[in-house]
Amino acid sequence: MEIDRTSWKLLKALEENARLTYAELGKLVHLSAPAVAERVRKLEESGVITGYGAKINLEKVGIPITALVECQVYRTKEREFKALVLSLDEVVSCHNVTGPYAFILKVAVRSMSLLDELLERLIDLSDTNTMMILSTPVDRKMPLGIDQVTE
Amino acid sequence: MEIDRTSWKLLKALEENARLTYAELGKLVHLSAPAVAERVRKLEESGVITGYGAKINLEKVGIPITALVECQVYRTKEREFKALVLSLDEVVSCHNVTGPYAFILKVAVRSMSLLDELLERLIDLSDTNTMMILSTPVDRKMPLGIDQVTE
DNA sequence: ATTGAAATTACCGTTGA
DNA sequence: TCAACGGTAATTTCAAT
Repeated sequence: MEIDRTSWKLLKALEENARLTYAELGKLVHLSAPAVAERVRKLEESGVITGYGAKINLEKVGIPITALVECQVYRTKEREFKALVLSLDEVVSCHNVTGPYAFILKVAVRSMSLLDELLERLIDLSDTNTMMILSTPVDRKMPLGIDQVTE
Repeated sequence: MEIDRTSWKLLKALEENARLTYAELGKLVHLSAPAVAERVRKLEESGVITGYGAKINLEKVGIPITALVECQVYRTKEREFKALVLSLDEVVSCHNVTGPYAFILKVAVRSMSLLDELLERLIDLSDTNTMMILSTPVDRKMPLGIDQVTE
């Protein structure tokens, strides 16, 4: 789909705050509310916008510990590993990447002992390297550059 | 804040789809729409829900390449590195972690040549290890377990 | 611009500390 | 007895057309 500067602005605004009304979005891009609604509808239909989600503060719900776990999966255990990862509630994200560590997980847990349990299950199928997340200075879903627009 | 099973269900539902109406949420948890609205309002006020955002498909907007970059920052360049990372549009997330690679970035770019440019800037301030993301089997914001509830 | 739906507000009843 | 929570109904606002 064709993304011009206006749609890019709409995407950035909606990524930051999905509760903006069409009228408010219209003021941002100098368009009428129905015109904005039509653009947003097209972005949704074409799969550019795949949904809307609440942003949750995990610390505030009693899940203060997040870690990145690099997993070098044993050659014969790939299938089993994938199934395990998909079944684990604590796994927040899983990236399959190039390089010796084929999988990078982000996990979120209530306590260190639960992290320990989790790692023991992963260690059966892979060599792991765990990095505790101390802080997250940046966490967006989209690069910011307006120059990235295809036009 | 106190999160019971009902609020946990609301959080999971809203994380997946923030456009659910209070009436629909109410059916999920067997509560009336205003009762749900009141719970959600409290979750927002207490900072459990920090906002609502559109989910964007980066491939569809012409940004098909994402990578994880581990950065072992030179001791004297930490401040400079942080400033650089905050200034880079292509950086989608930045985690400060334990271990020799103090920072793990996720970057999203339009082309390999832009990734190359980006890495060159990072390399001035750190030793980097880049892993291209091939696929992302899991990408949530919240662990799924209802058992994680504090009650 | 008009209609329909959803959010919001106000008000009341129940329960449990 | 009162504080917290949920229900109902009326009003307002927003989105769909």
